[in-house]
Amino acid sequence: MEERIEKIKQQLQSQAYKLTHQREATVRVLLENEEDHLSAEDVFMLVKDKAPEIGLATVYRTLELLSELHVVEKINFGDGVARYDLRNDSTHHHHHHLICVQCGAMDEIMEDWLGPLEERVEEQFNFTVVDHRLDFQGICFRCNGKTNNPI
Amino acid sequence: MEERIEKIKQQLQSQAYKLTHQREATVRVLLENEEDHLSAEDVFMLVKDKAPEIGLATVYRTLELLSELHVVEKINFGDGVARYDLRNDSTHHHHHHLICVQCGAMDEIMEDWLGPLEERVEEQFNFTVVDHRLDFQGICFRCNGKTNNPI
DNA sequence: GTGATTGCAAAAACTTTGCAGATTG
DNA sequence: CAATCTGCAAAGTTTTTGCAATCAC
Repeated sequence: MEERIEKIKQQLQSQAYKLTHQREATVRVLLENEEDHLSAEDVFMLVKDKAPEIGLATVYRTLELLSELHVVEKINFGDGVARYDLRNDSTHHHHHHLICVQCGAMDEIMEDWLGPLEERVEEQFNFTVVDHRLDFQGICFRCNGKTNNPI
Repeated sequence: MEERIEKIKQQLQSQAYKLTHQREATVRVLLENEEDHLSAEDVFMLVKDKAPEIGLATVYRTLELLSELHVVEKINFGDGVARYDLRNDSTHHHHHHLICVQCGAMDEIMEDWLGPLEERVEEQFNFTVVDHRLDFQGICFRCNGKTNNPI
């Protein structure tokens, strides 16, 4: 935990970015809520516990910066809000999403199934993959359990 | 072309939705620009040629409706604008995207590579897939051609 | 006819920007 | 110190909503 913060700090400093209280607090919130997909507003509310003076604009600016540094990934589920995921750089590419169209739940597949497809993209299209994203929409196991659902 | 319009008309009518001039014009625009990923604003501008009196709000409402009927798919490339793709229901699931992080180009893979993965999702997670989305981000063949790119 | 649908304008939701003052290295 | 960074408030974007008038069936 502390070592991950240290690493991100160094990443910032190596690019001559300053390490402000607000930035550190934001990074800590992201680390503490790694499994979630926080919106800027979510992050804002959580950061306020650690740095009550912070403004929403700063949160946006920090998330944008972390995104440029590839510390977080900005993702979008189509609900009109950007969400920010910490990049797990040990695996680099991480998980996929199962989004339930019935109850709105979002589960994750914590594996990367796309290795073979990435190779195929590189060969077939001469496209150098940097990142990917895979979401499935459908009916989750909970809703499937409740009733037979003829979409 | 006309037959596809006919089909969508029936789809609307079967759910007791009325077939207004504006809705038909919107559907025509979507059919005529099937390869593009139009935003609501794009659609609005194009529809105005056919139905000058239309308002932007109606375009949004129509696209939302078509989305519910699974006639179009609402997608989001993370640029803050929702885009709408006609669903090609012969294949049901259609294409994937190659988004170039260098030049911003967006190419498409006009095949569906996810059949096997969908089966896996259904079995392993008891998740009934209705739709999916797969995007790759990276360096496209054009940018790859110009220079060796160490991301 | 009657309920669904529309256009308009106003509001909402999310994000970005300008600027003076505070802070970091 | 100098340049970066922040908070605030204001502005920008995109999308949604309220409502009276209109339209499709």
